[in-house]
Amino acid sequence: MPGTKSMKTAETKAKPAVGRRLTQRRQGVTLADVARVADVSEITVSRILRNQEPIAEATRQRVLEAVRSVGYVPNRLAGGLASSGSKLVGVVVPSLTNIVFPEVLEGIQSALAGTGFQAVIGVSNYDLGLEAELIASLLAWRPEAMVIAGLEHTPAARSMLEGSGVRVAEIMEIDSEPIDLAVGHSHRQAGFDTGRYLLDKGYRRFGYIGHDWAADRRAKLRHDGVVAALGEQGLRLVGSAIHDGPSSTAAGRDCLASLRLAHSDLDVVVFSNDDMATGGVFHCLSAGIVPKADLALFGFNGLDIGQALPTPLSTMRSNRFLTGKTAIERLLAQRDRPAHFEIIDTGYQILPGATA
Amino acid sequence: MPGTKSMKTAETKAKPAVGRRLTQRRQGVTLADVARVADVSEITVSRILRNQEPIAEATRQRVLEAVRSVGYVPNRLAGGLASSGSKLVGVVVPSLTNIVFPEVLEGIQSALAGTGFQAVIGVSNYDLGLEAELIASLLAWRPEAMVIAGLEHTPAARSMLEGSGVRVAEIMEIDSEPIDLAVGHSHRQAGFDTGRYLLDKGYRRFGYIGHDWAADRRAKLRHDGVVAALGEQGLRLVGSAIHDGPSSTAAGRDCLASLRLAHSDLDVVVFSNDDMATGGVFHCLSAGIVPKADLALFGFNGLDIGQALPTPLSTMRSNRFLTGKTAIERLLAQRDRPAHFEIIDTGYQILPGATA
DNA sequence: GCGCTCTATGTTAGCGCTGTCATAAACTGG
DNA sequence: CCAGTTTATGACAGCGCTAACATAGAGCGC
Repeated sequence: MPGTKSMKTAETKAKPAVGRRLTQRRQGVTLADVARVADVSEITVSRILRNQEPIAEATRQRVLEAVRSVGYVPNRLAGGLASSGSKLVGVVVPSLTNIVFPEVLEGIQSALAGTGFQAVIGVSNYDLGLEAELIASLLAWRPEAMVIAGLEHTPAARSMLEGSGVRVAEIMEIDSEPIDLAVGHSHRQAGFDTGRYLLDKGYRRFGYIGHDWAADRRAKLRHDGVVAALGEQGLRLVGSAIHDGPSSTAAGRDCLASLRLAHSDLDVVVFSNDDMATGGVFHCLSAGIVPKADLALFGFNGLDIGQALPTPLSTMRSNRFLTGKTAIERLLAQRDRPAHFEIIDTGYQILPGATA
Repeated sequence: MPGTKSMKTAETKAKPAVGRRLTQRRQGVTLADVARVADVSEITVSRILRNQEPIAEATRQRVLEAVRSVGYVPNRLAGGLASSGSKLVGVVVPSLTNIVFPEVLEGIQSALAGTGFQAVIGVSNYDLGLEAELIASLLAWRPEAMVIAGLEHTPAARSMLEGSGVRVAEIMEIDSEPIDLAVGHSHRQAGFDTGRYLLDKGYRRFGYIGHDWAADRRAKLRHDGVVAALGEQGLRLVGSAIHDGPSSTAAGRDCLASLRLAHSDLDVVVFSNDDMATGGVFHCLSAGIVPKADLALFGFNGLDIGQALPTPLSTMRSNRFLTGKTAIERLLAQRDRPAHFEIIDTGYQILPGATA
């Protein structure tokens, strides 16, 4: 190790001592090394690596060869700092175990592919306080855009997002006003349409099976929509069962079993989502109940699993992949936050299925 | 736009104008601003924000108040560059639609929670070339550790990882030698154990239903293990069906239908995973086949959905969450790459279920 | 060849932090 | 009460890169 502290005399700075990559510390090869090997200046290497014009073809080849030979990997921390452009997108989702969120992430990744942008992902666990912390630490990376699931945040989170100046997409929900951009669909309207659809089919005795509303407020919105549709006809839910915890197939199965015990005269049950509804179908299969003929079942999301069931689930398809993809595309298309917020409805479609 | 080409006269260079932040970019509050408000030096603010001793309580309060009042958000790009420590972990998974990967990510996130580390995630789409590119761009963020699903990489990817000096965990597979750390279980052994388990139960006429091996080489390892177990008894697969594409419930259902057409005399079918096997159960339900009594079915992964079926799936549980969590814990516990690689077996357990 | 344009490359000055060492007070204790 | 410590804070020099401007040639019309 050169430069020990005991040296006092002589020129301690006898030249930057740029003797190639000697021991190649854990840190290592920098632009300067490449520049030296290719015998050009650093900025030329930088330009070539960023495909900036104009560059002579011969120089480009020489530099790229040098890059290869020294095994240079750019340092984006330095690059981002120097250019104040991180090529990073911050993403916050409440969970990864509910498959809809990975699907949104796939959409995000697909829109990011080839753009040079990278996603930094945080999982909030349906906890708005944690969400706020995540937002703070993601903003510390100076992302060029943020994507957050949901429209509900702590005041602190909201003001950080507003104050950051970066573009923000709030996704999967458009039932209230976003900071900047909302992409998704109305859950209340989806619930309402579900109710109308089932009423039109002649169902009158509605049951509802749901899961933790505190965590999943979009599920509550859908529930409220169903209730509103019933209300228009002077009807109400005959009975309901709420699972205290995240949605799951097992929870749906158990809830339907207990709801049927309490209310044997239901003619349709609306579930908070397809996971729960699939569990409902399983209960029917076990208990010898024929879906639709004996009891209609309706889900939400349009997951593959529901459509692969022996009796495909009647449900509503939401467009998760499209939502993620659209959010990123919009955000990257216009990098400055617009004067007024925008809402993009990615819609939903009823999948008739065979259970309602 | 200032500086049009038609300008020819006058001093275009009206002074270097190095005076302070001139046009004042969109960027904003820095440490210096906080320092000014709190009337301390920047380094003091920095120390307080990183909980570095020693700091007088009064100063701390004053500074934190200043931070709040100006709405300061640290710039981690600058911090990382200055300290050459990014507090970032790079993660590469092949997919997010197969629920096992989000589950691993949950494990990773859980181990990261509270450490100040952040995950940057890339999805390789089962493409090793893309994986190599992702690794390169993740390394550009100078992560302090990398987690990659699988042990198979392009030579370029492998040498980048080796050369980077950062710790690397290759997860979900331990069937060959890792670069640094492998966390997961042996898929070949799992397949072998599956075969033995079913042979012990008296099954002899084995069918196999799988999906795209080119993409999912772990599925192939399990298949090979099953075949090896059969081989020990002088047996072979009676028939098999391979779905050309990713695993899904629908594919499993269709494959079982066609496999049964070709081979009506099977007594057990091993599926490449639970998604496929769940589809198999659905086919049975539709076709009036009684699982186990008429035909045994066996999956892999131990997904919740399989256990919630009317006839819980006989399968093998792999510990995805634990795998992700363990990988991160190990990586963060020792930051220097050890001299020799290490392998941690997170194991698997047979879930007897009711289909075999 | 003279001015003029291009094209290709270089020089300089930071980006916003933190490591390192230096320094100023505030305490010891004999 | 003064050297010796401890505690609290600051000055300064980069980290590795890029924006902005500067410059050296090459090519060109006349």
